[in-house]
Amino acid sequence: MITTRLRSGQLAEAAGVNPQTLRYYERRGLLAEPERSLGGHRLYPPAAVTTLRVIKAAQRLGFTLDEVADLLEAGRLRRTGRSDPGLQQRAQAKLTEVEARIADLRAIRAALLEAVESGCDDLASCATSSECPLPFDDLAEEDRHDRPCC
Amino acid sequence: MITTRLRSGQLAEAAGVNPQTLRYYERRGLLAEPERSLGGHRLYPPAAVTTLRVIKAAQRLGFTLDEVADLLEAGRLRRTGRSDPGLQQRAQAKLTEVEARIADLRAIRAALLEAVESGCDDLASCATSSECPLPFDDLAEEDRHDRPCC
DNA sequence: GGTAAGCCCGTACCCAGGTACAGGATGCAA
DNA sequence: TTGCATCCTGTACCTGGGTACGGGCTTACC
Repeated sequence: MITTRLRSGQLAEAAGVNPQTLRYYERRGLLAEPERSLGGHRLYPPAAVTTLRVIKAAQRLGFTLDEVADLLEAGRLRRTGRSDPGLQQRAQAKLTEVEARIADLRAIRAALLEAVESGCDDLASCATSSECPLPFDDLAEEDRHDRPCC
Repeated sequence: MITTRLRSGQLAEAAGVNPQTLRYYERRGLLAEPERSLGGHRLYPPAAVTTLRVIKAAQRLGFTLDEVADLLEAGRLRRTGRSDPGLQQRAQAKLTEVEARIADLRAIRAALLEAVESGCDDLASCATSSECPLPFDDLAEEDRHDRPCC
């Protein structure tokens, strides 16, 4: 079993993050406190690269750092045999959120398209027109296809 | 012509924002400096409610406050006859951004779905499996449909 | 064993987009 | 005209996700 260890700079480099970010994640409970050299330098196992990629991926999945910390903790609990609602439910919840966000963006896209296609060129004037397609009150409620305004 | 004026609290109430936010927007150049009473209290024209709704809508359209300030300024220039790249081009640019973000979220949704359906229950373990469906490296590059892992 | 690169720690700072507070002045109704 | 709600100003603080700085110690290589 190879037990190479990475110094913080190497890990940061390998994972494509700022070295300071490692300490930050450690403080936030996202990254376990690693071994230390006799002189006090952090020595990370290579698996830490994976952990960092997981963190970055989870962030892209829309989880906040606190949520990611929870998810990682949940994984640890699960591996040690304790039960936990786990990733399943959280992923499901996040999925709902993501889908809402997509619907949101679709409405926004529709509004922008409408603004572009109808030649709307001034938000402030547009907003005062009763025929304005931009749903100022309830953007992202639902796609709407009214007539161009402005 | 009715020239009712709104006091800041009334405007904030009508627009559904914090009164402090009005001053903040004024500082940021989003809200024109309103008339003042003799005693120095702000007196807003009713149209300010619309402006605020425009600001909020534009934020939901994905514009930052600086961009919104630009858009409103562009509208003012246009109304006073000066030419300006205007809303058109910016909306088009923002449209491209929004579409990219939607594609992003779709990939994220696919990954979450996969995580839920495949019974993946531990991000950290999952990431070390070569069959993991979660695209840790390039999440949001493109939808991918590999086999479940974990 | 010298020297430079790298790392340690605590602390401060950055960005957006606000929100809160203190201490005083104003507005309005009874 | 009194009393209280509202508003004024400047300044400080907040969340989230980091990033930078300074002074000093460690590690690695020649």
